[in-house]
Amino acid sequence: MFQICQDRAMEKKDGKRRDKALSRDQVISAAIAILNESGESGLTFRTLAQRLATGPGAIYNHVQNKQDLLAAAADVMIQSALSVNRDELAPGAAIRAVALDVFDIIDAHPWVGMELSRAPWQPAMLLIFDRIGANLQALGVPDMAQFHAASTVTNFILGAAAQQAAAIRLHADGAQRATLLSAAARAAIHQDKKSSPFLQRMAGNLTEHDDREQFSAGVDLILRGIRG
Amino acid sequence: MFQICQDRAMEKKDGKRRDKALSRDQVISAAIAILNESGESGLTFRTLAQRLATGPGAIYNHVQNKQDLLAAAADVMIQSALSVNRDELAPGAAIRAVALDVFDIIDAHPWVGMELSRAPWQPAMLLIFDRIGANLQALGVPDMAQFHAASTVTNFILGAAAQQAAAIRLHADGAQRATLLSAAARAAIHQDKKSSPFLQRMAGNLTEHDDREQFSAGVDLILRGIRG
DNA sequence: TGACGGTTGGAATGTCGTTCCAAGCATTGG
DNA sequence: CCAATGCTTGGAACGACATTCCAACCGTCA
Repeated sequence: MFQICQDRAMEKKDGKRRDKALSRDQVISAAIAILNESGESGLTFRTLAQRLATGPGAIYNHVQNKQDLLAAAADVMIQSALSVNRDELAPGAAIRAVALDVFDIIDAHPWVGMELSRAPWQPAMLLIFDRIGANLQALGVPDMAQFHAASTVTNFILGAAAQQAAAIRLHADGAQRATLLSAAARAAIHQDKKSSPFLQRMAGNLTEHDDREQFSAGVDLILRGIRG
Repeated sequence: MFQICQDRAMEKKDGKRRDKALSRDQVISAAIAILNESGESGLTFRTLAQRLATGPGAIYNHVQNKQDLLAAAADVMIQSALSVNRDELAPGAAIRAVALDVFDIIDAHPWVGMELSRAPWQPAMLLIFDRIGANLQALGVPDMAQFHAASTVTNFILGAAAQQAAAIRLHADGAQRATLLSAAARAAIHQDKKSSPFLQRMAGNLTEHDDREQFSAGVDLILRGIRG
């Protein structure tokens, strides 16, 4: 299991060179620490080098480029989120649990959601897809329908991830975010009142809804469609 | 209606200054043209200035920053995609038509999908949300359930948009993309064979499936869940 | 006609990802 | 025990980018 090291890397001896060799895991772990503390804008090859007490060039010996680094970091987070054993649950409940595990880690660390939606082909996404699919089999969904069903749930999770990550990035405070969303809706409504009747009726829900509950309801809705 | 101008902006007289004033619409239109030709990486304040026959600084008089520009560009594209009248359709078919309209324009212009998932609070997203919701009302969905249902469909569209945009960006050629996806799946499978049984069973579907059909099936699945 | 507010657009700034390469260490062969 | 080789280090340099700055310029209105 990958262990995220929270403590700062070894201090550089005031001499010339690093005392111990760098490793890919150390680089990724330090990157995750920075991302969790300062968000995606805080992660720079310079800040990362500073935390690792080295220079920017050294990092490229263990990581291909920044995209590779971000993908690996997101993969670690998703794997950790899905490491909870859900085998004792019924298939439907297991799917909901997996989805909520992903939601929760993105809620806590928005950069994971941004990274997932930026590069959905990475192993993290495949892992989610596989977990969903395995439980669909247990749910008794016909073989042919399993692929469509798994894709649908995965796409929904991905969209919610992008939505949630973007919303949190706007404002950490929940109340302010709700205000912002409703303000955006109100602006759209005001722009031409006739062409957005649904937004007007939903103005209250837009300001007061709970994101996690909404997400859970969405999963249930799709599950109902899958069960036919 | 916003008209995308395909032709190049007026050539700068070899004298000193632009002959006619710039406008916000001209800037956005030129940005869309560049994005459609060269993708997101092709849009730079320098390339944009060159096409408009001006300097980078002048653009900032009509646009706040690059995010503002991208949001406005995506908004134009989505509005154009949803301008087709779907009133004659039954509510369920109308929802599917709206979703497929969005899918098609992202399929043709991947940068729209990237931008939507990067900033889902922008007017474009609200427009989609509103169109979906209006048809839910016509579908006879109870008031309370409409919000959850509309959010679910919108999140699914957003996730599929990110997925599709990323896939197309990998390789314009469809066959190569399928190869890449299956290669990624195969790599994940190979990494630990026991923990990805679903991916193994779905290997065939991963390589051969049609994205648009898969998307349409997902919408139908969710619609079935909504109808209860 | 003269002054003024807003527009223009070329230059400059600061930050970033990435590359380069001289200097160091470890490992291997003699 | 030593020298040669190959990989790692990390500071400096490069090129591209978004954004800011400001002097020259224009139309407008007094």
